[in-house]
Parts: sequence; structure tokens; C-alpha cells
Amino acid sequence: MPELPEVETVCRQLGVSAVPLKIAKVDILDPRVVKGVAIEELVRGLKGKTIQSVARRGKLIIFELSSRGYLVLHLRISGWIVQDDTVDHHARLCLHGAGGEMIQFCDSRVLGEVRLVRTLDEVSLIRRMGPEPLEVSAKEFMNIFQARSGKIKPLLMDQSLLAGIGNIYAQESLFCAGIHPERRADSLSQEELRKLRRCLRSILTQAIKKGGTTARTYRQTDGSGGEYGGHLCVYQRHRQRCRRCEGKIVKTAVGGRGTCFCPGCQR
DNA sequence: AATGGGACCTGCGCGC
DNA sequence: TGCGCGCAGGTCCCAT
Repeated sequence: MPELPEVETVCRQLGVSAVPLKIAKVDILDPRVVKGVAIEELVRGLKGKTIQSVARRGKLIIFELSSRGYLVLHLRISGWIVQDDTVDHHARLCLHGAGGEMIQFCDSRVLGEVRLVRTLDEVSLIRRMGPEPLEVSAKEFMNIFQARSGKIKPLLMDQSLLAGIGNIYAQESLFCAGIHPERRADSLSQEELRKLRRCLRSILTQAIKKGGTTARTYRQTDGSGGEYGGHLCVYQRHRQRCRRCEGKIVKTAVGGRGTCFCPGCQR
């Protein structure tokens, strides 16, 4: 759902067309998305402040505020950000600029969250987060996975090992590398791990270029869908033909998560 | 360390 | 056509 490429897309678009934004008004349409701080405190902490810049860490969107502090957004499964002057049916929090511009945090299932912090260290997810997959060296990548006895797919999605990989890109990168999702990480050869890193990098980079994958609710900030969906090889393609070997893509559960793969191509 | 649950949530597609 | 059910997946939390 919103994983690294989707969140990166959103951050880049906000960076171009939404900031700096002086916050004139804050509308909290659903207080359930606000975590770790009282509603009034959030409103007080935002009103009159300026969003100076937008950054991403893992799957988190980080608004840097004037006068020290950050607004940290997590889209979780079903969230998206839209810049529009018409309030979306699923909008949970709206930031209004003085000139009528608006940033809406939308979330159909209300599992996403918004936090106001003084330092990023206050966010436990960030504190524990592993390196960025597009920055990690081959050696570091090897070190992360080679001594682990767990299954490679859940490990790829573990944010404390690598930040930003979710169910879509874990499945796609394993297909690309020809690795079965249930392989123990410590059974992978150096060559396989090198290939997995290369696949992960190229898929993430390509997905960012395409504006991410719209599987369900995710949108770019102008409301349009991401276009990487047409490039998917296994995710949501069970019972369809493999693009490489013409065999059937199957779906199983790995670590409790739906997992599509090609039994012919992935060993 | 790893695994397997449940909890949080709503919208969608399925079977009857 | 309508209704109930299971599933979708990111993270935290608990038990084993």
C-alpha cells in the first residue's frame, strides 16, 4: 500500500507545490488519527507555524515546522494526501493556508496517524528504524540478512532492518531476484543477496518514477493514481500467467501476510 | 530470535 | 437484490 515509493512520491509533490505553507487553520475531522498528544495541543502547536520542508524516512512523511518541531504522518494501509480545496469524504485532518490552499490527510480505514513532536527521536518507529534501502551498501545489506534464520520475506518488511519496504515491494523484489519468499535468510548465497539488493533498488527507483502503485486507496497529491501497477509481476496477480515463464502465479500466506509468487521462477 | 496470534479500522467482493 | 462474512496490510502488543 503506501510504501517507500508512494510516500516518496507524496513528499516530492508536496515539496514542489505545498511548501512553505503558513498554517492559518487546522481542522481535525477525525480525532482518532491524532496520537500521543491532545487535540487542543496539536492545534495550538500548528496554528500560525510554517511548514518549511517535507522529508521522508521509511514510510513516514515528516513536515519540518518553523520554531523547532515536526508533524509526522503515517499513512499506514489506507491513507493518502491530497492537495485540493474541496474536502474529501475521507479527510481526517486538514491544514489550511492563508490563501485557501489546503493539505488533506485522508484515510479510509482510520489506521493512519499524525504526531506532533519536538525531535524525531520521540517517534519510536524512527528510533528503531533500519537504513534506507536506496542508501544501504551491498556490504551492509549482506550483514543485515546473512545471519538471520527467519524467512526472507517477513525480514524484508521488518522496518528495524530496512525502512520502507511493505508487502508489495517485498513480493516484487523477491520475484525479480528469483527467491522463494519462505527461504531462510541465512540460506541465501552472497550472489543471491547481491541480486536481491539490485532488484530492490531498481524496482523502488522505477516505482518512484511511476508515482507509486495504486492498489486501492493510495493517490498522488493531485488525486491521480500511481502508474507502477502495470509493471507488477506477482502482487495481486495470483492465478495469472507469470510474465517470465508462463507458469501460474500462486498465493499463500507467509508470516500471516498474503504473498504471491511464481513457483517456477522463485526457488 | 522467531513465530503466531489479536487488536485497530472500513470498504469491497464473495457466496448464499 | 440484500445480507453477512472474510479479507486487505502496517504496526504494536502479548504469549510461547
